[in-house]
Amino acid sequence: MNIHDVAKKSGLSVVTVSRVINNSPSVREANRQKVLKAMEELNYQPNSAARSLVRGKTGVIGMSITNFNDSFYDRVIRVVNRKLADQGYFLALSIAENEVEGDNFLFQRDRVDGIILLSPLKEEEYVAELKRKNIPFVLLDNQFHHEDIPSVVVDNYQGGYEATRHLIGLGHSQIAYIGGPSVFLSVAERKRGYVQALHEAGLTPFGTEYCGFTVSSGYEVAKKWIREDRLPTAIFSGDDFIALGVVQALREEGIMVPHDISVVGFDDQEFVGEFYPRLTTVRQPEAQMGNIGVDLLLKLIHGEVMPPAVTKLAPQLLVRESTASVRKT
Amino acid sequence: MNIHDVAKKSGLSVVTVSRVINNSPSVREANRQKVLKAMEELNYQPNSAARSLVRGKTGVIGMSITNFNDSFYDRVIRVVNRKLADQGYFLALSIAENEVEGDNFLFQRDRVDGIILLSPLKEEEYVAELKRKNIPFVLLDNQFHHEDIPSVVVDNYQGGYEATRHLIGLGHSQIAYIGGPSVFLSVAERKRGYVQALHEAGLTPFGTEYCGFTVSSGYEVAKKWIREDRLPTAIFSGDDFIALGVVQALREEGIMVPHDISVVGFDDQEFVGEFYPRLTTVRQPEAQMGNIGVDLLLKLIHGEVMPPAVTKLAPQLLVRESTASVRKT
DNA sequence: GACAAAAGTTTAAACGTTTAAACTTTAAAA
DNA sequence: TTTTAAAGTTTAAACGTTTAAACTTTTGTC
Repeated sequence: MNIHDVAKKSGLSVVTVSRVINNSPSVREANRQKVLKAMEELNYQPNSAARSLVRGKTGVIGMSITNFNDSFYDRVIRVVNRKLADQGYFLALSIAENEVEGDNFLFQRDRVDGIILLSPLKEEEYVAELKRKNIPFVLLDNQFHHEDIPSVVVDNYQGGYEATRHLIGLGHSQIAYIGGPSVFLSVAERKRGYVQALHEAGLTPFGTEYCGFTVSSGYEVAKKWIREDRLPTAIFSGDDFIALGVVQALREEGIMVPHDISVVGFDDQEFVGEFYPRLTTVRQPEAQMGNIGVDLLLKLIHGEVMPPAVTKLAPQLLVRESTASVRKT
Repeated sequence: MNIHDVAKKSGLSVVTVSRVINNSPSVREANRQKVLKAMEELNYQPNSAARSLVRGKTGVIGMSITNFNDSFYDRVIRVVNRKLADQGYFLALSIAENEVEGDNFLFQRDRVDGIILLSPLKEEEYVAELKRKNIPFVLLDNQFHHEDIPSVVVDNYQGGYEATRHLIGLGHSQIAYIGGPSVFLSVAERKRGYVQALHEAGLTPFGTEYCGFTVSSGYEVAKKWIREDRLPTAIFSGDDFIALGVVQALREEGIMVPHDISVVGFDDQEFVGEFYPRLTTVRQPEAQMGNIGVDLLLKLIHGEVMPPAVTKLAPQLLVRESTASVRKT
């Protein structure tokens, strides 16, 4: 059942039917009704492959994600989804995994009108490929420098700075930083903020450790410090999961947070704010990130030329229960 | 740049090029090489809209999800993604939200070859629509009865039964159940298992509460019980989030898990096993669920007729630290 | 070296839309 | 009324593939 059937049924030409489908104004009202009725009766829906073929547009925006069981990503994705829907686009999510070739599928000029890369796995590779294929795309929360591509990130420097200032304000002077993998720009930026805050206060960094963004690696780092009998009085974790692991390791040794040691996380994972000890953390502005990202992408798609730029958004420190004034010894 | 350009460049016809693209055997090896070379040089990729149009197949499987920041869903989705990729299909995820019409987009016969519904939001509505549109689909973790549609669920009855047996085995006799929203089949089934286990042991249910699948609602229920001074010695929560809320509420009142009260969860959320107290929980066989679901869907797509049936999978009890022998009073 | 069969290639039509250009009807103006 | 402009409709071509059927070349047999 196709547009010709509708034309036949309504006694008009396919072009008129097409006009009705596309809300063209140049259709006599009486005829519009006839067509609408015929479409209704036949339960007709235009074939999207045919449409895409002739128009060269799909109405689909692809988004490649690696991780979604994570509140930060969850929030960004939902905002993007909603905003795109408002603009008449459909968001097709693709899960990027090392072995799975899903993105090869998505990264085709004729399948999507544009692509959003959220913390992509093989960032450099993807960026090169999309450029080569001439597919409009934006980067969200990218981990490497791409000055020539519209990208939106949180100001990680500021996040690290504020988290550390908060600890200093509580009287801490022995503050350690545990970051994620050191290759990431975000990890380095958070550290830069941490160092700067300490510097301004005339303090020296207690030390930095790099590990994975997981509970278990935070756990390991804290255990190591305990073994070495070398503990700070406050820890800035570049990630909530790491922070949770740290808290767990300390607890197992009878070291209580925040009584003995203060801990700050990053990202405001869903229930770190609900579960003991409620974690002080740095929240990223996911809504802004998603909205700005979509705006940029749509502009790109509509051919607007923009000065390529990195948009940096301000993070927000959420003070909860895992940080307290330094204990007098 | 299209197939005609490749044909011209390689000195052969478009049909031959098409044959090469589709790995048809009836192409002389020398010509195949010519075509391959031309494709390579032109950086050619076949237009998928045109392909879909003529073949009536897209190679896309849609999956409607509501919630993904959840380990259970995460695991199922990843398995499905991998398995579909292995079979040459692309998984397009669509986030179903009340206001967002994404699924209307996905639910079109010419956009996808099939659909997987994972715990759909408006289950009845979706099922009716997909049936009407004659789109092959399967249900995963569905919450209502649909005997005539291929669906895969965990045996929730058994999950409730085993969790409760475990608590009984630890000497508990005052065991409460906190389920999710009572409309859900899964919630009722878990309760049925809970009641049956108690019954077999000659015990009477301590009581049942229904609430949302969230930390805060678990918290509320526990607080209410505390206010009423009416606490069981063990609690079976139909969800890990609820369990976490319960633990938190109890802790705030100085009631320790598992010392004073034992708690069992459901779903094995990512870090309930890493964070204190490591939660005893019921794990669903996500891998099986995803694999079987994909198998069923592909059979449906290939026109195989199957006796429509609900596949019930066995859950697995993971005993950790949140359950202990009942305290002698 | 002629002939048949097999292998490989091409022509032509189809998939279901949209769009520019041509045509026809209707409404307004003279 | 006729003329003209505006409004509405249709014809024809295009989008980039695949596929059946027709055709041509190659290979093998006698």
